[in-house]
Amino acid sequence: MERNQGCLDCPARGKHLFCGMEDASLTKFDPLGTIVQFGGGGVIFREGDNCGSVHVLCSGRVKLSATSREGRTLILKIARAGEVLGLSAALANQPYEVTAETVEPCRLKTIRRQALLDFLDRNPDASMRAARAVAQEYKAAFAEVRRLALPATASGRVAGLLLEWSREQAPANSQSGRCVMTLTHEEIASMTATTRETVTRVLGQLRRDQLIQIRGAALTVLQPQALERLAV
Amino acid sequence: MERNQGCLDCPARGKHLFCGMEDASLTKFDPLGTIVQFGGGGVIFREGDNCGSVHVLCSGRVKLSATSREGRTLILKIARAGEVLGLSAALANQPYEVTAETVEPCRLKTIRRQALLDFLDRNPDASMRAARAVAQEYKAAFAEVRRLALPATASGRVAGLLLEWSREQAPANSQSGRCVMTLTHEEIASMTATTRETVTRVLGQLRRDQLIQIRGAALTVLQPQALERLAV
DNA sequence: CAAGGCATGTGATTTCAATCACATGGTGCT
DNA sequence: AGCACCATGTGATTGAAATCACATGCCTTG
Repeated sequence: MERNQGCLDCPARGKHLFCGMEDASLTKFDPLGTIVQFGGGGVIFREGDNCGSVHVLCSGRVKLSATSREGRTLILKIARAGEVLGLSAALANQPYEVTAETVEPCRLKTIRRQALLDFLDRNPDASMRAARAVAQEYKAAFAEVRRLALPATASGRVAGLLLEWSREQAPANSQSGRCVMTLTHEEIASMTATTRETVTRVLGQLRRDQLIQIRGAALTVLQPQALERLAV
Repeated sequence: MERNQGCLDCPARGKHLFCGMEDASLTKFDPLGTIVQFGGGGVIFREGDNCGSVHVLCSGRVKLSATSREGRTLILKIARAGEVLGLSAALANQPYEVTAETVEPCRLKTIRRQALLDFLDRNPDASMRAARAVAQEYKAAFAEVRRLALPATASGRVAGLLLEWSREQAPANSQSGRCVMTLTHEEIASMTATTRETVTRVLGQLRRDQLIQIRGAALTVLQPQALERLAV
């Protein structure tokens, strides 16, 4: 069991927008809330729940999804360390918009909504960071709308998703379009508003056309331009 | 030509999130930027443009849209007075995500990005309001994703849009599902990821099935529950 | 190793909506 | 009034992808 380190000496501190606030603010932030550990597959909160708390994701990945009554599921994104889950719901004073579910063991700092709002009120640089963090979320949500609504075909939506992955996982060498597919075809379908079978077929086709290469979970985008043409 | 009134005595001041800041902050906010008048059909900024300024919409309506290279257009929403256009792009320090185009004569207060950021840094209550405003935008963008991606059919997406209109235009008496359709079928198609013809057919079908009533631009939702079943 | 469960691959069929093509209807202009 | 222009309505055809159905392959676990 690791030591319950504080925010000030968090190794990821500088890497994340909200967590990177000034020492003075972070010192006041640190004692707020409680650290919670989750295993894989745990539900942090559900869509429609009253937003009682926000959750700073310290480590691990979390799946954000929404479900229709008919059982269709839309996966919005996989959140990573440094994201503040439920922040926008807390600020807008609305129920959670999505369901948050851990996909692997995670560490979270959970803070009561009102405690966070009070903290933000008193710490201007933190509230600016909160605003910036929500703006980032907005940008991502908007990119999602675009990816879903603009391409005319299912292949286009899948291609767009693959491009996004290869871009966000691209290290310094922006050439190699290598990335890791951690999701099943079923889950990819939920991110592209299509079905599992169609994802299988589209990936197969892209592979046959030499636009991508798949070896196990390793995916390499061979021809980004061609994918972009598909994704429009 | 109307008097160039300030923010402090703006009649809409209390009605909008960002504009409703404290007197002290608003007094400092007022002299920033310049008031600009637009006719209908003017372009305030374009998708991909560098975000040099943000624009507070004082009056009028503005269409926010994104276009693919192929020419497909997605209308995200019609912004109303009180919204701050480009705020999230300014905070995230990114190019504008959308194109903003007036649909009727509009009055805007245009402020240089850096001037706004400086102002927010110095006025905590304003930055909290900015954060809340972006959170609202986020919520709307998310609802958009949901409306576009969850319904399995085009009818579902259109039904979802009609429901949203009837809800947001509903006055105190939440019963009457009356609202005004200011958009053409073409534009509705751009908001629901479908085509003009399909919108015409879907609206016709809904009317024949007595789920809605259309008289000119006046639309009445007769059976909200039935629409929700469609929209899922 | 056997066996069950889950992920993936693939064919056949059906359904939905895009597309193309044209008719109708209203509005504004001159 | 007459014409042009745009929005709307509607049929016919086509194409893409959902759906259904089943085979294969892989990993876990008793």
